[in-house]
Amino acid sequence: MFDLDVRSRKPIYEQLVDKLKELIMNDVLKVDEQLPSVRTLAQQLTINPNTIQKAYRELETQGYIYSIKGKGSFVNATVKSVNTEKLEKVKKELIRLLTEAMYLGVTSNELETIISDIESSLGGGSSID
Amino acid sequence: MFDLDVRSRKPIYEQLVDKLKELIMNDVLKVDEQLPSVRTLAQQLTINPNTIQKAYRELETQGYIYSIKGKGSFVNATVKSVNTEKLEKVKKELIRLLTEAMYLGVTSNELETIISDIESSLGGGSSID
DNA sequence: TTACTGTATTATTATTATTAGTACAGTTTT
DNA sequence: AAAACTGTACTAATAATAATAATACAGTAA
Repeated sequence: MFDLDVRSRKPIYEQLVDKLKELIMNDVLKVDEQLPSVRTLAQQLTINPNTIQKAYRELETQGYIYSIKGKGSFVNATVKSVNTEKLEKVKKELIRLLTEAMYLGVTSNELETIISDIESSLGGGSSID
Repeated sequence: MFDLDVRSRKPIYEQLVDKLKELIMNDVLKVDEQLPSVRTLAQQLTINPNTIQKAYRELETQGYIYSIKGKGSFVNATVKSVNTEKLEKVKKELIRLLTEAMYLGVTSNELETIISDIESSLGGGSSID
């Protein structure tokens, strides 16, 4: 279910955050559905429970899930209010354009620079950097 | 001339690589023009010369510059063969689309995931990761 | 009570970018 | 020839941080 790259520059917990967001947004994990417990998921992925907890905490901060001590962590309903349809269109267009750009020689580093520029110009609130 | 972010996840030397590529591609640094020496630039940016050297070595590996011991480092002509006009158009379109995507809630992490996906599907030869 | 949940804390390990210092080789200028 | 530049190479130390390890505590459910 999760394919993590331990040697990526992106920390494992952030990869987890991204992956879980994706699962939530694609309704693989449905609203109010319980996520695997920190210990269970840690065992499945053979990584430390603290790393899972860090990801869950981040997801909760960003409003994607809510956690109840003793019960578990669950998918939050509020985030689903985003216009997912339009978002999907943009994503597809984005993939097309990114592909073209990279064929033209734009490197991923340059793209990340562009992204971080845009991010800071937007106020930079949503990233966890 | 250079604005480096020492607390970025992206290492300083990679930021330098990106910045210098940009200057080369935009003809701010022209073909066969000499780049500042590793020691000079290090002093200007108040960072270690080794960091500059690492960036220069990377740029040389990627064919953007060539270095001659005792003389200096210079902009390579070969990389300028790219269709810069079309590239600029794509970049502008990209910025517009990326901005829209991030307004819709796509995080930079998600974008980087998309990029790395595309990168590996293209064969992934150009990145320095 | 037992066995789950989330949460918190401290210490340790591992990785990696960066710095620091030094040395050597080649070029240019005086 | 000498001085002052260039790039290059190498080792060691430092700093930052992700991840692990090991507990402990608190709430829930069987």
